[in-house]
Amino acid sequence: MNNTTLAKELDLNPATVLEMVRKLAVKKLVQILSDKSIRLTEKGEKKALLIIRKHRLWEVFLTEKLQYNWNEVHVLAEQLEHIESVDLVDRLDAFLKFPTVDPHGDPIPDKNGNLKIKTTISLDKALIKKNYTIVNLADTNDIFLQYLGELKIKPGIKLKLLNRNEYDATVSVIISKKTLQLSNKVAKNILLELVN
Amino acid sequence: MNNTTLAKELDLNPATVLEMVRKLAVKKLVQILSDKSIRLTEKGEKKALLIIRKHRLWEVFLTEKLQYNWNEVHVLAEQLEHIESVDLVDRLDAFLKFPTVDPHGDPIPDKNGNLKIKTTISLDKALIKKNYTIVNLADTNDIFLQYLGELKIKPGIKLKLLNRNEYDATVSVIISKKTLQLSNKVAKNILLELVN
DNA sequence: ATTTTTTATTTGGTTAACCAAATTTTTAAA
DNA sequence: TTTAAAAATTTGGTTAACCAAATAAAAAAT
Repeated sequence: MNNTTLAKELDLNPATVLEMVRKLAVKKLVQILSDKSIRLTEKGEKKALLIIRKHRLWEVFLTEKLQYNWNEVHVLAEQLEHIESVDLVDRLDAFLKFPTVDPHGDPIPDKNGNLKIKTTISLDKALIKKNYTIVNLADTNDIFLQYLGELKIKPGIKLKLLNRNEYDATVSVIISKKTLQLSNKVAKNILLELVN
Repeated sequence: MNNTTLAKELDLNPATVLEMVRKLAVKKLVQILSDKSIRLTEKGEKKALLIIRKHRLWEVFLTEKLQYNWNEVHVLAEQLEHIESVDLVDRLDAFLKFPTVDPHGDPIPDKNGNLKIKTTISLDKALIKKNYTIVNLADTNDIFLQYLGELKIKPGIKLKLLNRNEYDATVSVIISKKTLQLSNKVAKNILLELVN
């Protein structure tokens, strides 16, 4: 990761980013390598993971308890993740019955900042006639998520891949007993786990 | 309310408070009267009430859903009240089944910022042999709240006043079939509502 | 190996939120 | 009504988070 890219991503001036990165370096949260690229230290990574934990737990709360749509929760969770209290997060975790993934299917780090990543295949590369569970979505684009919402496609849902069109790589899948056609673009962004 | 008092309450320099108050005046949230005292405008009052609403709803959430003790929730709720989303608050309200009071017994304003205040009597002035419900506690001191916690005294609990000692105004009350002696100081801070 | 382009860094600002100390105004007391 | 005390205000700072423009350094292209 380099300064300019970061600046663009955060929509900040590179001078600002440089200043910030230096402060983070003083706090030993990031390391500035000899080629001037930036990376998290172990300490920084852990802190980041604990913030991700908060974020994702609040997302679960918002969807499961407050009936939010999974594509609406990100902005709110960005606010909630700033709440400073380890204890609160752990209680929230317990209240939500220790969920392992957020509403998008992304794994939730545990209280030590460890997260277990599932090995997934995207639907466009999945095997014909096999059963899968949707575990995640690779694109967070709103229109995409909304489209999936209409089709009732979300993490946790099971599907079977029927066939893949030779010409345009459109896939046919069975989801809750109905057959659906999904474009290759969509299929690429649906991540699956094989059902044993 | 005057500047110096406010400054002490907020633990800020009077110069800072003056600056802030002026900014709030520009936003028409406070009014600076001719004698230089400060008061909320209607707009300011409504905004304040909506923040109180958030604060108290989060307090209910923390105690009822995350099993926090009612004397631990204030600090956390102060953080949570900064979350900016009217919709979120309304959903939280619904999720909590539209509570009317917070864990301390203070009323929760509705979504328009209206709150209905109960007329209460403090236990030290209550009538002998009458049945009351505890609706609120006038002191937020930690030791006081902890003491009450040990005695299982909290808003919602019913009690009957048996008698008041002539000498030191200690009161005898029955709470869940047990007789308790409470000092005048304590009695003064327990607010009651007559049970019809 | 130069030149061009991209990236990093420095420099000199701004604004918001704060403060301490000095000064002015108001209020209360003598 | 003059004086003492308290409160309000002004003045001149600081720090943190930002920026734009200039310069330096590194990488890529010729």
